[in-house]
Amino acid sequence: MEIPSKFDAKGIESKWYAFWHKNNFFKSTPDEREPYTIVIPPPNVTGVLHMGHMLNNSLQDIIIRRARMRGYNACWVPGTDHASIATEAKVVEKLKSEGIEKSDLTREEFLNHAWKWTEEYGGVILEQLKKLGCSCDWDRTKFTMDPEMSESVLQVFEKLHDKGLIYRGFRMVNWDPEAQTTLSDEEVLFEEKNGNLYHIAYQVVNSDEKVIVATTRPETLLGDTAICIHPDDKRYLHLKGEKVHVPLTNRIIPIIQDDYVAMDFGTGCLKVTPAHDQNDKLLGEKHKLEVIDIFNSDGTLNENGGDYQNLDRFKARKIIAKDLETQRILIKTEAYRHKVGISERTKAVIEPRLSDQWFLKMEELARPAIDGVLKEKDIELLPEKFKNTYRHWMENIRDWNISRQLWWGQRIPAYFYGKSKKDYVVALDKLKALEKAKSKSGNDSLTVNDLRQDEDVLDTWFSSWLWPISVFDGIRHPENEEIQYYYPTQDLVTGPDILFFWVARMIMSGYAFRDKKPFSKVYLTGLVRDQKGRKMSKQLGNSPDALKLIEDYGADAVRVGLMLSSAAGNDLLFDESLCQQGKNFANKIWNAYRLIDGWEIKEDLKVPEVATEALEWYENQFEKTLTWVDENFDKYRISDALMSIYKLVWDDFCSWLLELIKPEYGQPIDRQTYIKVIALFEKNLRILHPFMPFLTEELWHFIADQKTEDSITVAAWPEAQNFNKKCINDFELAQQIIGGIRNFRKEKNITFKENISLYINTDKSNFSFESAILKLGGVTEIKYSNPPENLDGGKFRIKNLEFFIPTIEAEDPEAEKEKLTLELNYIKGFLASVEKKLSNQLFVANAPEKVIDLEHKKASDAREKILLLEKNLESL
RNA sequence: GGGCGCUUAGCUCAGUUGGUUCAGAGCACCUCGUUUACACCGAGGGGGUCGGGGGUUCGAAUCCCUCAGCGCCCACCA
Repeated sequence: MEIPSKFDAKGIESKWYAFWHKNNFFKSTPDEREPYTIVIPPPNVTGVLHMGHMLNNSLQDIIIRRARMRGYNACWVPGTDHASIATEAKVVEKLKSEGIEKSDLTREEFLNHAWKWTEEYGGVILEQLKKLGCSCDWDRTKFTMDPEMSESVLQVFEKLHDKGLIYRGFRMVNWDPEAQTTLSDEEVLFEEKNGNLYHIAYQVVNSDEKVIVATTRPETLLGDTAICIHPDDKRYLHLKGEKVHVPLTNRIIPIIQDDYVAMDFGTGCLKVTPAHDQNDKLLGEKHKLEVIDIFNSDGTLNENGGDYQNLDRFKARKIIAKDLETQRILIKTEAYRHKVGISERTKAVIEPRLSDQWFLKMEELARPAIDGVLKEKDIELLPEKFKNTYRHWMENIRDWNISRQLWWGQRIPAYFYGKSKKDYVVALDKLKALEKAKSKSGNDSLTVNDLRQDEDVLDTWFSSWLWPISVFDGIRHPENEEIQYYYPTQDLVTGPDILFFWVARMIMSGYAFRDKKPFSKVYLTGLVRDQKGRKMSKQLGNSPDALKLIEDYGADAVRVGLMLSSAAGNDLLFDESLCQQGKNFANKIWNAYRLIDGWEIKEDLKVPEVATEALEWYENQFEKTLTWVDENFDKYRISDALMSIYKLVWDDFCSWLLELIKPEYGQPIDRQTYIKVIALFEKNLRILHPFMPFLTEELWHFIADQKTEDSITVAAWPEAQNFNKKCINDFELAQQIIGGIRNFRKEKNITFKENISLYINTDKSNFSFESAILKLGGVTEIKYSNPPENLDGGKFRIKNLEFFIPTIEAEDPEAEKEKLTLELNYIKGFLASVEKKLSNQLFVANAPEKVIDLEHKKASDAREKILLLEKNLESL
């Protein structure tokens, strides 16, 4: 069969993916083997593949493929997340473009649109993962809104509510006026923004005096119910018990005192708006102040806004500032840079708002999750630096606002039946709710028509925190075979940006609902950045099209490119040239096979010594590398693991082994060597396979005797064997000598076609790889002696060995002299420093014997070399 | 404001508990090469006083202090 000289990834990727799928190589069901389980961080159902997905899914695939090859029952569970707020926002936007407002639709109608959208776009990303080569068990694909997944979520809600951990509270929450929903603290980002500090004069009642208050939000004065001063502030002591007029209104509010006020900030005088600021709310509760809410849910002013009603909050701010200025109430405006809370999703400025929401008490849930990671080391967090972040967050954890004023998501299973806020029950369906309501209220005449289900849905993360359990149906059926077998899972691979959103909460839910960790190791990848170090994002448009990369370079090449650049846990600056490097590597491997495949095999041919020796060396080198690769895998240093395989294949296998055993042009190869080389090549393919699944599968099937229905995906990962260190060291010396010869040839302009002979000033018994030196050095003969006195030629040295190569022309004595003197001076300096060290009593007394011995050896080696150089110099 | 981390060749990074042959790798770079697997290649080569300063030690890229720069996380100073 003719093999093309360039590897073309396009033709083979879909072929092999279909092959794997058809033969169920990725399918997993419980059996007698040990399981190795990974659950995918479910991407948003409407999402498309980006660089971050490529990175962490490549990692997961590498890990799971290796586990599969090592004989584990490997199970990688794929799925998608309904991403409540993100998806709802997309659907709203799409409807808008069709001229439909969400407010024109009923809940049911809207959900129909959302489901249609999900069915249309959902799963696109899963298809893209297949292009990357991801070996998920697709029969297990889950969606967080699948009926049984949702049921698990609701069961958990009920359970936590019955335990008293979920409660309804009237609290200050983060309100997103654009999405018109609350957000958890984690969904709020803080951005530093340019703003103003407005100094506003409040007129003291029955006095000429004015009190100046500094605020960044003048519009909220419409909701002011007090102004506050520090009890020790001498400037304002006389105002104790007085009242002031609220500007632009005819309200009168008290002056209160509280040591919360910082005397040195602004004017030392604070306006208190309990409805719109967390601290003001606390002050308000403490001093029993009235609460005046001035905003509508969309961020416009409500009826409490008086003349400013229906204005947007930012517009109102400008107009009010202007009106204050006109009335000379605004004393001054100074530029002020401060942090503003922004919605993670809509980027709208968050409005602190008081409302009735559902909360989950976290402290109790957090305790085992803290101990599990930090004390018992039940779960390993990698890189370790994240332990600190994790600890800090967990120890200061606050209750989780889990309700959202959205439609897309699991609707909260709470049913109201009476007039009071407290007249509600939590139940999985309406009939059960009715039972509960009847018994709670003591009113037997209640009917389902009296029940009103809470309008809100649950935070997306309230379903994803159950993911490692719910994908195996472990919530609804805690004793089922699957959950018993697959849980706890082994690894979780995800980005550090969702450490709190998701990882920490999964850990809590694992201990809470299974009494066991959800996974043993968490591997937090870095963020993918562009070459300028900026985070890749849609807005910046600096993210390459993931699918186009796969198309241009091939999935294997992209995977290699990503892995080579991603040092454990560090951010990676992505550069497309890395994919080119991956592609080059694929081509290199391809051509290595092409070379071997092209050899003519001849029976009964004697095995050349050089082949025997080279094969023996490579076998040792392979085991050495494999040992190192396994170690790196254990430490999740995937990048290092790949790099050592890269060097093994490119340098050791191609540049050394193949060059050594390659027959002369047109000559056949003996069968024995051929078989060994092929076996070693196949072994290389196996350790490459997790990184480059497509190429390795293709080449693996080229190799004779491979059954067509078999797959490298289930071939055994080689077991690392002990290796002969001496053999490797000896070969290294031979490599250096060959390097010396090549260098000599280059300097002297001796082409490789010209054969040379070589004198070495030592005994033959010191060498193991003479055959290699002969072949790759282009040497016809090695003489183990000093060269005859009058022979012309040149010298080079490696360690304490001297090599002489006879040439037609003698070395230029002056140039040689200069070279030798330079070398001599250097080695003398080196010896001096070693001797100084050795004559230092403190060093000899304190350093370990091993180190001292080494220094002695260095010294004696150096002296030997000096003698040699001096002798050479003399003879010139 | 608090906490954590980073700063080693042009770039991206290794460097295990301070101790071996003047600090390593990949890429990039330079020179040579149309040798019959691969120019998506081969051979060879150059390049860093380990951010600055101070200290501990016989010995520090490696430990301590300090300064500078960068990054991340957390936080209710209007």
